[in-house]
Amino acid sequence: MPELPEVETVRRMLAGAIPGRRVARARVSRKRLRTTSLASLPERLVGRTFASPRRTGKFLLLDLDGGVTLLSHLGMSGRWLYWRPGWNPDEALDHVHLKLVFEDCATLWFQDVRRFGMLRVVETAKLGKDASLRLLGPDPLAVPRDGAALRSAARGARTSIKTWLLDQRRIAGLGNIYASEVLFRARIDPRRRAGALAAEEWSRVATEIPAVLEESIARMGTTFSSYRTIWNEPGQYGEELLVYDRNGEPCRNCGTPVRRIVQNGRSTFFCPSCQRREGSSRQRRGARAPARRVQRQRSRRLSNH
DNA sequence: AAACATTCCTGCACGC
DNA sequence: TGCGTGCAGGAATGTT
Repeated sequence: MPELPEVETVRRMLAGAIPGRRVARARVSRKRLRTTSLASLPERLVGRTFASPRRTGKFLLLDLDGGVTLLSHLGMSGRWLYWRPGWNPDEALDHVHLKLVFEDCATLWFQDVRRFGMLRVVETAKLGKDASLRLLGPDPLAVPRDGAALRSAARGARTSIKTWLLDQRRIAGLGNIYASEVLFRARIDPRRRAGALAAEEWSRVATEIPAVLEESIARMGTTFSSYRTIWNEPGQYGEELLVYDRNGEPCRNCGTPVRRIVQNGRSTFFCPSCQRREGSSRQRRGARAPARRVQRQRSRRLSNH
């Protein structure tokens, strides 16, 4: 489940492994990853030396000398795995799409069972214009805690706050797990319209976003099924999840059964008791929408589930 | 065996 | 009526 904490964990580990290492040999699979063919990767990578890896949202930017960057996205099931003494995963590794052997025989594998991931070599100087990166929003670890920026970005948005948080053009890095976790901790009903949150609610969201992500990074991310670190270890944050994948289990705060709903075709988990608007008077005063529009909104929402 | 962590594309509906 | 934008839904794929 590579979301920001998992990608950041991989980035930090790669930062301790690949900088200064020069690619001696490269092999690719014949399969395509998402849309791109991998055929040209070996000739563009062999002979080059890795610098420090960077991350933008859920994308990994593996810079090499000579002005090129190996851009990668883990999709649903992508993994970067790194050789260590006494461990040679070659014999056990299916679905490897890129294998890089360095001059000192250290080895780096990109494995992706479902092939929703992405690998592409681009010129470092042109990264800013890359179609995948160009539209990405700010990094959630750097979002100001007052929530003002998020609030103005969401002005007028009619989609739900949960769906809004998943939009990588708004904030780049939250995925399905952490969107649910953030909203639980901020005590916000995931079905609320994004454009309708109050300033103080945005502030709670903006505070919880980096808090959850940092806590997860500290535990090497969440392994829901297939994510592994470069040393093939699972992440430990799954034990800390408050609502995700806990349908029917008691809320860790109040004991009410956690609910699962589907928004935009994706599961959302929340506590119906902890995550609701407190104080209906203010809410009523704020509701200015014409009756007709409210009606339409309601019927659309009902048809969703 | 229904559900799934990801992004991208299509087409609809709304509003100007 | 036409056009731009926002949003929902589906596709891609293999595993559990």
